[in-house]
Amino acid sequence: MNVDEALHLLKQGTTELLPEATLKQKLERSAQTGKPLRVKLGIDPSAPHLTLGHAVVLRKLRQFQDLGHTAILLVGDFTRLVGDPSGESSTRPLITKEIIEENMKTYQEQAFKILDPEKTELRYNSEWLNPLGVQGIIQLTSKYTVARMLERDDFSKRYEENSPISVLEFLYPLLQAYDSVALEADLEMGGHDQLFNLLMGRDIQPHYDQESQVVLTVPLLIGTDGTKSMGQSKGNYIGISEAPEQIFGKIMSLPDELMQQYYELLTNVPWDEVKDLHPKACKVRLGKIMVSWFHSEADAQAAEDNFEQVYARKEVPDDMPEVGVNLANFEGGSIWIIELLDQANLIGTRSEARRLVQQGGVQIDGEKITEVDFQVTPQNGMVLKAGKHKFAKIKLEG
RNA sequence: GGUGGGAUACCGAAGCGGCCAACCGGGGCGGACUGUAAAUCCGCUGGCUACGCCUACGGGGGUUCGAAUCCCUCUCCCACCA
Repeated sequence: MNVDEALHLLKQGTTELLPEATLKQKLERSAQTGKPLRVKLGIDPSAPHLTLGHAVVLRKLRQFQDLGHTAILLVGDFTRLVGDPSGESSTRPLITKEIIEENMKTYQEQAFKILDPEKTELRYNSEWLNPLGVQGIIQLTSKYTVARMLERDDFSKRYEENSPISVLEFLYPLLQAYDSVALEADLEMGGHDQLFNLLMGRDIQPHYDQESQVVLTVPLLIGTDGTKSMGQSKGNYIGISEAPEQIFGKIMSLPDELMQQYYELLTNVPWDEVKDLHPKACKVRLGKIMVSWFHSEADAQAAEDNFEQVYARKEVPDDMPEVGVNLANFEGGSIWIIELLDQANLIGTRSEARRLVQQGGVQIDGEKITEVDFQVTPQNGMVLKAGKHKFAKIKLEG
């Protein structure tokens, strides 16, 4: 593949690639010298899952690897320890080093479902930020102005809205920029919300006698709620290490309108090929592609079958948790329906269970129960259903 | 340092002495519908040993027959001025 073809490929599915000419130069130089480009991607180790949102960038990173370049997965362990309050929320909970390390273990595993481990460099920014010291940080802060800081969209917005911005938040992008210095990054990529931070790296590097990195951003994947970008703190994510049925189910529950974006950002299937399918079929296909990607084709098929069985045909799943019931503990050999639901762990609170019963969401062996005071005479193998998809099977004991 | 504003349930946001377990929106849950766990429509949404009881409107104290609502104080936050 020649440089122009590579450039064309790399540019696909990006929202920004700046400056393109510089990337071309870098690619050319790399081709001549045989020295791979260093491509940086920072990840926040605060939550244990990588999501489909990450998968979008990771795919892009993989393309660089396939062209022979080096991927640098940068873990912001230092910056995270300091606590990054960036975004809407003011203060993020502090987490410990142990948790970060724990998370990282699973991150690596997950990331390598997409990346080539051979061409990946895993780094922690505490490596250079710790020794940097106050002096180093002060020096760093002298290289950027408050006015430029306020250019950042979410800063200016929050400033106007009178919501707080801590000084720490100004520091955060600077430290991130310094990471690029330490890593001698040729290019840094990220979600589109990272644009400002990435550009700051460009500005800072020359102060340390380095060539500026190229900046590449990809669109933010919309989460399962259909409105906000996918993120773990927002609870609207699909994790790439989730169980096959989970991934499949979550895909199926995405709003139909999201399909185009998901196909374009996460698959090699052209949208034209699937856009005329029935919306359900379109989603099923996507769901299977995703499960196959992170698990296997067999898992994908199984997930689909399970879905059809439980949700489409509303049948009882093959396996479900069992509840042990000891009749000796109950007078007259019967048990209050609310009590039973509670024991089966199908509900959060008993008030919730009452509502569920009143609203017709509880069934025993397919019979709808509507009386809150209903007394059940348990039998072995009785199937209890609470809500749309929570089941339990009764097992007599004693 | 000064002045003013604010803190309400999972989130956002009303209420400003009894009609408040607290309007409304989001979220969540349930039901109906559907070749989707999509969309749409309807309902529910503090807990409990449940026609009653308990806990709740930043923390503590007070006024009152009665407070989320009034007073005092503490904590935290925001803005403006310096």
